[in-house]
Amino acid sequence: MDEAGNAAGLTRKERERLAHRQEILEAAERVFARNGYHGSTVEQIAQEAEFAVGTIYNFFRGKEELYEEVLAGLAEEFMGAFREQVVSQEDPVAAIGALIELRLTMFEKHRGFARAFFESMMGGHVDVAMGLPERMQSLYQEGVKAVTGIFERGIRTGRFVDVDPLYLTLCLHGVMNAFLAYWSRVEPEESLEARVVKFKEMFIGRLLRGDA
Amino acid sequence: MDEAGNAAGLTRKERERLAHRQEILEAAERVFARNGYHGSTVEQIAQEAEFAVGTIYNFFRGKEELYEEVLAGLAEEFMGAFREQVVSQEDPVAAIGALIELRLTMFEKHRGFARAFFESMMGGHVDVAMGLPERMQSLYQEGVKAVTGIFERGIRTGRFVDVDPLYLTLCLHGVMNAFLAYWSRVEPEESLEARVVKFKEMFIGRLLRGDA
Amino acid sequence: MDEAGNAAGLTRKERERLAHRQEILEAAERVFARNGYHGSTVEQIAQEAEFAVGTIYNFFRGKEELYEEVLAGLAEEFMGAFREQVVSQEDPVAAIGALIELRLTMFEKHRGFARAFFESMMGGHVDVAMGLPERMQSLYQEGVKAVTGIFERGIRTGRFVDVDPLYLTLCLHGVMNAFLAYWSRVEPEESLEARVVKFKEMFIGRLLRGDA
Amino acid sequence: MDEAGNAAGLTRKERERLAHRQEILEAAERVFARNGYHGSTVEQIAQEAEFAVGTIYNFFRGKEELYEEVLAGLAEEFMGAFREQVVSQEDPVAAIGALIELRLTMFEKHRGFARAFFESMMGGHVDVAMGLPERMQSLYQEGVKAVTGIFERGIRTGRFVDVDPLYLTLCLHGVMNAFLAYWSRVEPEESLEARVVKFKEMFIGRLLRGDA
DNA sequence: CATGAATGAGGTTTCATTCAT
DNA sequence: TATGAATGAAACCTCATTCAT
Repeated sequence: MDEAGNAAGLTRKERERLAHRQEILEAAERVFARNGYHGSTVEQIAQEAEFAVGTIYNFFRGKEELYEEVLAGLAEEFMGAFREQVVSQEDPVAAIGALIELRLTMFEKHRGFARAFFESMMGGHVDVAMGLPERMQSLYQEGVKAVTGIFERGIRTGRFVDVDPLYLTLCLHGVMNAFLAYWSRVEPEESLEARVVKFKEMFIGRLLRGDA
Repeated sequence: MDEAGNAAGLTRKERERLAHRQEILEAAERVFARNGYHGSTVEQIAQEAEFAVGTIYNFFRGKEELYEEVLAGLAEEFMGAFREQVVSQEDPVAAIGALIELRLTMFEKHRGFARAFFESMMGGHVDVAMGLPERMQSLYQEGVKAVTGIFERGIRTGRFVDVDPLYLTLCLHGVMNAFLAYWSRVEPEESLEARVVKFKEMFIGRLLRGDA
Repeated sequence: MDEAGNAAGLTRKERERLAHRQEILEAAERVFARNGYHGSTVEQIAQEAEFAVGTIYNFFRGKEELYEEVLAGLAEEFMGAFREQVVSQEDPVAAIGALIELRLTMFEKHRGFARAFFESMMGGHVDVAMGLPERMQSLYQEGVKAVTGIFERGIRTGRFVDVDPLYLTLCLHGVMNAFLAYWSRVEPEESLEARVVKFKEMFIGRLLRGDA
Repeated sequence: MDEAGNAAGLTRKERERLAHRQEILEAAERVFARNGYHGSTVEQIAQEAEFAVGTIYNFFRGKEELYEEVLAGLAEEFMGAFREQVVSQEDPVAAIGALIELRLTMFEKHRGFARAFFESMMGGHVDVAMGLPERMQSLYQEGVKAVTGIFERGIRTGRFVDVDPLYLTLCLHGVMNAFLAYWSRVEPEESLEARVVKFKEMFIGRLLRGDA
């Protein structure tokens, strides 16, 4: 049974092709993480992936597309978890807590790629001409909108202090970035879990309306 | 007398050399601001400075040093103003207010260079191999320490809420970055002054102990 | 009887193999016609032929051989018709007329391939290292000899003006090339037939001895 | 005494730069002549010119521009002589004679480059996408128009047979090409001068009105 | 025979840096 | 010091060809 395909209806060859594509992407992530976009060469990526240069070009149109795909993969991984663990939460407080946890966990997992992540997501893109935008931007907007919505709900239900929710979103974003950047320079003393708890306390604590 | 020198005791030649050096640095800042580090060529910088390429190399060891010097110049400009306008303040609340104002003003002034600034200061250096560190890092540490000190004083004197002052420093840093990044993507509707006021209100408001 | 073969004594497999070979050659002609030798890729030819790249290499040693075979095919097609329609003619005037007609018709039929044809036949081979020669050259020589022979006969029988017949051959060749090249740049206004008639008139008219 | 410039008002550096540019062009002509456009590499050209690869790119935007410039140089050389020696002739017969002589001489001088010349000028351009056109095409048109004009005058004054002058132009062009191509394959037995005389006799002889 | 993923040599181009004037 | 032509290492990318399935 299932002689020529699997559950997804893919032939062995197709499955292998996808696997190779994935291996290349993972190798690329590691190399970009080590050297940044400009500092990485396709040759290095090929070696890391244990393929020949030409093979890379059978899967991706060039270095730029490779970079975008790595980024897109991370963004989708993030947004998937975001929708599942954050957006789904009824309670705004729990949602923000989940977001903090997710963000810190993702960072830990892809620590090395953080630089590229920062480079591209923050203020300045790696290369203005490099138009990651499109797919990326819309995901980013979706994220911002969702978080803003959570804050709004929290404010309406009287759980959060009454501050422009977009501002709150930016604050959370910025504060987390600052901490992540700090922790990527100074090896943190505490475990991930401890830091998550502490961060939640600090940020959410400051956020809650303390009236009676 | 002092026919060939000026107040600083420099000969005309020496003064001219310094002036040329400065012109090159300013040209470099503009070019880096437009194209980022990797996107800029020494040729471009030379043209912008109206010198020949070779001349650049009479003043700087190479592109990297040029970049570091630009950055160092900005950092020193910032730290100078920082010491003068922020550190000197007796009142912690006023000091934080001054810091916010300084940061926003500096950003506005060197808006274009923000990308490179972000690239290098945040999360990752432009190029791992590019050890700007040293001078930069120590200035950065000095800044962090000073701001942390201000928060400490504010907490000790009961003006600020009692939160780890290093955390507060990181928060301020991160929130400002988030807003600056936001404003560099979305053209802000309000004037610089208005934004400074608003930001102070929001951040300092949240910071002050409200008792009595 | 002859269950598995046909009139030519070929098995089905053999017939299929030949058919595939022919399909590939025809695809190759179209692709070379569109893009020239250097501008064409084996991949493109494979796609045009609806085979995989590897299959091409089961039939031909490489791109070069493929190109030579296309050329050889055209040359043979031409020479076949040449022997049949031109050489066979008793009357030199009719023979030259038939040659003109054949040349213009062939060109029209393989118009697109003309570029490659010119590239390879005229002045320079596509690639010096690409020794098509051999088969090609001998056919070319055969053609030149045959036409020269026709002119010789025409002169001996007093039908044609007395000019070195090799010269006449080159003239006819050159003039036809010039017109074909011209018509491949400037879309001709008249039909193929009209142009054939006109060209015959012009060239043969000039050729005939007009005495009494 | 002309301390910093020469008659043309160029500094020594400028003159040297021009000289180097010319050397590169000449090297390029030789290499293209040997290997054709696609068969030549910039590396080869650089070696032939005794410069580094990079230097080539300080003078020309790339291989294509280099090729176009070589071609343009030849075309201009030809057209210059054409205007001077052919167009200026009062007598149409002398003009056509001069044209034949010029064409054969130029060919002899740049014999090796003939292939590229044929490739690009005749029927098929080296590469359709390679748009030499513009400068080239207009020169070509100018040439065709001028020659057609000469034939017209010859016909009007009754010196030449009454055939469409554009046809005559194409004929002359084609016949010369055929001979040149022939002579570039088969080493000619006679000297250049002898061939010029013979060709003139043959072509012009056939052209003249023989009436009383 | 058919397939098409993998290969890697080789080509084009860029640009930081040097050095003779 | 100022100049800018020359350098050449190094990057990106293509594509003819092979080979395991």
